[in-house]
Amino acid sequence: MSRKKIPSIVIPRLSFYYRALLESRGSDFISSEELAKLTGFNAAQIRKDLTYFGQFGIPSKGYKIEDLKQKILNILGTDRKWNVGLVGVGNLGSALLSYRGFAKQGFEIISAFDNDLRKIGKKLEGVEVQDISELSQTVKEKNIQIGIVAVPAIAAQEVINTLIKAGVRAILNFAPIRPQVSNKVELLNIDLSIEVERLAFFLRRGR
Amino acid sequence: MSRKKIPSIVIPRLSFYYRALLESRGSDFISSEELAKLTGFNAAQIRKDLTYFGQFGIPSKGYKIEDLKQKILNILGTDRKWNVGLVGVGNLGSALLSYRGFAKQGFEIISAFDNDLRKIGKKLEGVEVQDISELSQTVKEKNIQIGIVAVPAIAAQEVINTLIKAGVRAILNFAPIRPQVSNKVELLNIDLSIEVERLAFFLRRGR
DNA sequence: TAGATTGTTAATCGATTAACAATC
DNA sequence: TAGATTGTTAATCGATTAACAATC
Repeated sequence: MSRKKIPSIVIPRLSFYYRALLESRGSDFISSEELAKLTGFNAAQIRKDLTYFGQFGIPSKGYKIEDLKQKILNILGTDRKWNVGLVGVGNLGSALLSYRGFAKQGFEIISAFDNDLRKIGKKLEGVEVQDISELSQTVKEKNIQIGIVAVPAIAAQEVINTLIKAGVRAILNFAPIRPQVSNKVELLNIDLSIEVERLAFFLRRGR
Repeated sequence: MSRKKIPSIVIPRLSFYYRALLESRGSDFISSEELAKLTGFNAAQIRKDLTYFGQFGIPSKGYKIEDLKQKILNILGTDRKWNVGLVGVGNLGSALLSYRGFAKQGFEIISAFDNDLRKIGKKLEGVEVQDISELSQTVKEKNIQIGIVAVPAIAAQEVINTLIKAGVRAILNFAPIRPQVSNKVELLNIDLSIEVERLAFFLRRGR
């Protein structure tokens, strides 16, 4: 699509643009200025972000809302289904299993794994918990493309290695470590400890 | 402490430095170069980050590990306890209630709220679920400083308004919206939808 | 003292935004 | 055509990093 490197910070902004578009009815077109008002981002930034992926706008009119929505869906890859595997069915894992938000965007958790014998074989949200030793084979058989890691810190790196070896190229990691992965793999860390420490810093300062 | 404005990106890096320090034994001192190796950050950046808060190092020796750990704990505000209130005791909320990581860092969830009559009055992880109508009063009575919001998107802004009105100055929001708050309040959004869309983007491109 | 490493300045890099010619 | 808004260039801003004098 484009030759210039796309800064990765652009991607979440596209998601926000899309959300704003969902709520903007009443007109067929929207200008970068209007979208800026709705999202809080700068209008020039919005135009620039979009041109990384093509020329979607019409001078003097703006962007056709329906078209732009489709374009963004397509860019983000949320116009199709993705197979997700969940590793670790503790409290957090169970919450993620039942999180409707994933399925709504086409991310379907089709397999779940744990090493706790009391959990293996149980069915949660229609997904049977498998022994973690079956991870590698199942990933291949079911064409799992995204891994969600919700295991304790101590086990996370090994789980991630196994996922990658089995062919997973995108991982959402909730364990509070920074796993080592090759740059062929997209790894996103959601680290609650780090976030609450940010809050504490602010509270300590803010008075 | 310092007059220059501290870029907020520095704060999570401090958390990572601290984690690395926890694991570095064998010597009393550590150089910025060694810490850089351990964390993957640049040594100059580490030194610069630290000098926002003071001059902790000794030329030719490095940083005294124990001292630096204490300093960072103090800067982050994790050397003390914080009272946390959780709003929304669904799957995610329950997972957060039982997440040991919070308590380990001094963040204690002392109250939980929901509007579901079937949940109100129940005890989870030693915390009784209260009616959300009691939120405001309980926040004041128990001196709740941090709010965690794990309610559906539709309810989030109102819950956040109530928290702020009652005196909460730091909020961790899991609802997939960007709430409007005054700049007196620190708001961190953890938005799973946005994150999985980042993964999908990568998968779509990466081949 | 000589050697090592800090704290800090200055250069570099990359992202944001203002400005405007091109275009509908 | 005149007016509006895009796409894009150039200026600005802020964060990262290399370099080095100061210091133990």
